[in-house]
Amino acid sequence: MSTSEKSGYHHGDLRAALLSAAMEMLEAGEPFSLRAVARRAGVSPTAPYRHFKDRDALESALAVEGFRDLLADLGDGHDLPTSISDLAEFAVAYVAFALRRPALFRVMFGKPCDDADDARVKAAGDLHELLADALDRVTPEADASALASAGWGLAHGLACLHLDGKLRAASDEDVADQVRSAFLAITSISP
Amino acid sequence: MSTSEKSGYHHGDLRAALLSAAMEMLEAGEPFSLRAVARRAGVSPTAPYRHFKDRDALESALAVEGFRDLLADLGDGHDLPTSISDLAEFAVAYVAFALRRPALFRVMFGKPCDDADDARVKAAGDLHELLADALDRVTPEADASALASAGWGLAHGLACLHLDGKLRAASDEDVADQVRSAFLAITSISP
DNA sequence: TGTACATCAGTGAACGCGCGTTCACTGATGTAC
DNA sequence: TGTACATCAGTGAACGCGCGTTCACTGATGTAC
Repeated sequence: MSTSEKSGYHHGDLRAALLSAAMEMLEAGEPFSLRAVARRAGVSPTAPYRHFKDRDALESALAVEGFRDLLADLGDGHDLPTSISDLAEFAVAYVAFALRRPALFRVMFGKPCDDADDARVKAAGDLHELLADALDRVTPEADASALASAGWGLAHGLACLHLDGKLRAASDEDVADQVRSAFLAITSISP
Repeated sequence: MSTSEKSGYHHGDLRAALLSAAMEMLEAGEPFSLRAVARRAGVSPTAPYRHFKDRDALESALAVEGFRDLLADLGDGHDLPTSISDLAEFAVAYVAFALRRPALFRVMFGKPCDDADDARVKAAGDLHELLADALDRVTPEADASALASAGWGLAHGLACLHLDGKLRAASDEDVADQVRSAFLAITSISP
């Protein structure tokens, strides 16, 4: 919607069409491959190579889009967090994102991102920064970096465990409740 | 070493041989397939079907072994946990396991375990129980279930994030330090 | 305004690949008499 | 103790599959004169 609409090529903006076809397939839980994406976009199997170096490049682009959406989700609805329970809502939103778009979440996080110059690395870094800022705002006295890692880790771990069915839950609301409880429980241990 | 040595079949205990071949391949970071495992075990591509219903069954068996090893790792070295910092060492051991055996960790957690009667489900459940017991021992007044989820989630999330290179670390010791800091930071927020 | 040309997005056939799984088999082991 | 038979672990050829990627191409678009 925001990026590259400048086109008017042979088939319009094929790059965007491929990305949204791929995203639809992920959302539909269909297996993901370059060929399948091309098929769905109504284009020959080799057409994507005009826009993506290889399969990995497409996947990377999807991941970047995923990170952008996740950031938007976290920013959405709530104002800047000012309390622990605001932070708990971050975690709730994070887990909700993972459960709502599981395949995308796996693409974003499923494999090591080795390429140092990859846009994915930057996107993931943005996320970490957002969390660090938020935590710094709430508890400025603490070690912001350690806390940001902890908060991210907690949200991410709960997301993965729920995604993989390792923690049982009856409904989405149930998941949200569990996440909230977990977050509040661990932040209120008396040392 | 402990399970089924009773054999003396045609080729000795092929089931065990296949499992250990597969485990070696995971450990070596080699791509994993039924055929490749058979190849490595020096046996025809179809021989595994005498011992595993299909590829998924092999993977399941590996995951179960992984959970057993992880539980052993957590129990090892430390006595029963009695303090927050004992619990932090649980998290450190958990993350260390994930980094030491990344491919196995991904097999254990990478995909939903839908089969309700699967041995994997039981194995994962054992892990949750262990954590719940430990936390109950340390902070008996709190909501043990929520706390166990939180502790597991935190350890698991940090493991995944480190595994995927989303959190930078210079060395294994550095990772351990980060995990400890994160754990202690989040458990000592003043509400 | 009209023609000649370069560009480059998309085509379609073809490649080699390893995979999971089936099938009818063979041959060693263990059992019954 | 020796023979006849059933069992079943492991074989080897074959299946159909979809994949990622290459290649030489074609044909519409945009540009120069």
